[in-house]
Amino acid sequence: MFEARLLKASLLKKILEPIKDLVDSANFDCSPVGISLQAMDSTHVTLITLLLRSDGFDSYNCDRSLSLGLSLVSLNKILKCAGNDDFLTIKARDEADTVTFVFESPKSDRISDFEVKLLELKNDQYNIRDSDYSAVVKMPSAELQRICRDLSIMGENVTITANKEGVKFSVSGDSGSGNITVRPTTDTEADLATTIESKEPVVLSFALKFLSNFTKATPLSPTVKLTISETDPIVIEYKIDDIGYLRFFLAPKMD
Amino acid sequence: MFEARLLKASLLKKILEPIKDLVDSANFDCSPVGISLQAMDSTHVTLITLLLRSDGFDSYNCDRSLSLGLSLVSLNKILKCAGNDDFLTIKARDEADTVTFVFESPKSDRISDFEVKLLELKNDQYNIRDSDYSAVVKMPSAELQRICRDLSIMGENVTITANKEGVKFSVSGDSGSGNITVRPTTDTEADLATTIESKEPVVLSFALKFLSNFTKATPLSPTVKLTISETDPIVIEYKIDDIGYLRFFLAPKMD
DNA sequence: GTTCCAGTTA
DNA sequence: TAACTGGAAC
Repeated sequence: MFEARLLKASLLKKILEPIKDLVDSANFDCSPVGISLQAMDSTHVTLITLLLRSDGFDSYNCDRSLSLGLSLVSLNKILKCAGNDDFLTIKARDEADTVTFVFESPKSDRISDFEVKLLELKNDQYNIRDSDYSAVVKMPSAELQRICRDLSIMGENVTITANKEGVKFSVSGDSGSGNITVRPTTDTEADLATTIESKEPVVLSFALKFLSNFTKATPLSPTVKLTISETDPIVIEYKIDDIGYLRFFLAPKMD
Repeated sequence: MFEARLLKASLLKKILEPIKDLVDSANFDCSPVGISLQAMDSTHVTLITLLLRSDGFDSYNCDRSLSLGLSLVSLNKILKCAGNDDFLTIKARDEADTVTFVFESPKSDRISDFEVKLLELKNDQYNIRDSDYSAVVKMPSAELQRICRDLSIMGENVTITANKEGVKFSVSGDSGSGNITVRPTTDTEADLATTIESKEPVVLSFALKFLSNFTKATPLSPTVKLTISETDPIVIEYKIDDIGYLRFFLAPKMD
């Protein structure tokens, strides 16, 4: 028997938002540790990983690990049926071929439950090695979102140049070119500080389309962490309050 | 080399707002005197002139005059990438076929630059003679904006009747007709005073569509000056704080 | 292309 | 606080 309860159904909504356009269906792997997900988009360009630790749930019971294969389209439809502040309980019986989502309004005057058929998805586990980063940038997530939106007006690819002094996002297109440079903030105590740990300068290009999509995760966290490495995909991480993270891996564009 | 710096990128945003819907592209003529622009709308009904004197800039360097032909659509897109309080530096090298717009956040933790390709536009210079006015009206710009908006609900043309006693804006349409009369204020020392210099009574009609568009310049100045003449287009002038003006010329409708 | 939502401004 | 505008979703 698996049963997990969240006080905010909207959290799952926010998680689905940036991934539903990239991935049709995915396994939610439930274990005593928590719920995790690994999925690649249909074009196999980006990898998405999600972790929701068991201790971050309002209650969490998982006797045996199980994989809940779900259509994200269906899941998203179901989540649209949740009220803004509804509680969410996810239930699955061992060996069952369905999972149940129960929404409760805070005043308990409205309870809905949706039972969804599980999909048999093959469980690809991707080996993610801890990359030897060239630069790690922490910055306000809204700023990254703004940068992606602004640069999108001029072109389809962004070149990220990171060194100790700052991170430069560059785009070029038919009508011209643009660069946005972010420098580390000096008041490091601020929650929204921009910080850069740079081991070595690095220059890489990425498809703005994907980055813009990732930034739909902005509501999950006020800050975002970019881990940039010459040899590995860039990692865009949104911490999720007290419970885990959502990470996006994107391979650079080769010239 | 041309380089001009404004402490408020938003000033250029406000200037673009009323002209971008009238003109697709225009030459920004840069000289030691400042930046000027003359452009007619695509239907050749209105003429727009802009002057930004060099001494109104935070810094201004212009060795040789040059014309920067810009797509106002592109320029407007770029200005959308500026932060609210960003500084703006405009740079162009002599003989270059691009111009660069540099935005700096006040704390300098974010610098963006956009390089735009210049367009080869023919440089029509329009002969604007100082018209022998029948009436010159100075009034609060917000009031003119309100009048144009209000009258637009009833018809497409406004008839302006000006004499020493006041200025009457009249509209008539299928659902009825309306008149708004503005009289000179008696406390002439007020900044927002309405004043009328009238040489002779004058009655002229104009398309409200254009007038309404011009009043998008309202954020540029608390007051607006209307120069009305029986023989020339009406001139709607918005002074721009310490740096210049934006003027709109509109030919009257003939009955 | 149309509608909905959010941010911004008056 | 309300209207408007711009951006995003369907």
